[in-house]
Amino acid sequence: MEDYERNSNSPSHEEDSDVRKGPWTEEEDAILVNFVSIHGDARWNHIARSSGLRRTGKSCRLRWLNYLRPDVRRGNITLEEQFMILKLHSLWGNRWSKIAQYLPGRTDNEIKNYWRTRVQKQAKHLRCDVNSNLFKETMRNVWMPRLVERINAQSSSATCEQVESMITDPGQPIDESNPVEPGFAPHHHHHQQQQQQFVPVSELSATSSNSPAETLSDVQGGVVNGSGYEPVGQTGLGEFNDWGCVGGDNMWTDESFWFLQDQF
DNA sequence: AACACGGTCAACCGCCGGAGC
DNA sequence: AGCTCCGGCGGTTGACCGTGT
Repeated sequence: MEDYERNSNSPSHEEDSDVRKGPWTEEEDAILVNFVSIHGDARWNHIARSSGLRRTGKSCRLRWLNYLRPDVRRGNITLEEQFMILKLHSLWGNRWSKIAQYLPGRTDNEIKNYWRTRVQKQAKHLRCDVNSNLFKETMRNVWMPRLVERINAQSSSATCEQVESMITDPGQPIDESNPVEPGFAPHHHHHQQQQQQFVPVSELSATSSNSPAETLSDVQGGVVNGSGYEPVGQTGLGEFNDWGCVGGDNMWTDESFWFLQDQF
């Protein structure tokens, strides 16, 4: 904000006072796209210097990754993507870039924004902390199964299979020593709206599952706990009354439940 | 019409770790 | 070993826009 000019971590080149900040212009975008097409998307400081853009390398990198990259996907987060975000966040927490690797074309920034503006809003509405076990369980036990139902309701059988493979879950965090190898290749030079390709969660880790596979039918008829889905009645609020108690108060008022139904 | 408010999202920041010298 | 540079990450900010009063 205020003291942009002198960052003690940065070398104090005399051009520092000349560095541009703020929104990018179309002209800057065009210059950056041109340079990246020639030099590749690495060596950002070199690109920033030699392109004549009065931007930092970091700023160039961010602009490219979040906006100019040809395979960046725009538009609303789909139900399937919502499911993936909830699922992967339950595994990894705020590892946005890692989560983004499994949502082709989506950026870590976009997922982070989605989480903060949509998911945290739900927590706020329920007056519980987004990082609380209560909220996490609510996501797993209520919202994710609901999402699957909605995905099924709107989908072809092929997509149902996709969803089923999505929730075939190792139940374990990814081995940090095992670099992520998303099962898709970037779709360069195809402007968005390519067929969405999800990476089955079963492929997330080479060190696979200790827990039983979770199938779509499991989800439809049950709730997830730490070790798998448990059967639960599907008919209504009354069935949920063991899930959302804070200090003896059941957070699942009719109002909040239907509010959430509308949101997801 | 003007203002307040809340949601969204692009772009920034500081921090950290790896590479190279 | 220690330093510098750079890229990547997660957290935060603020401009913008739509909606309500």
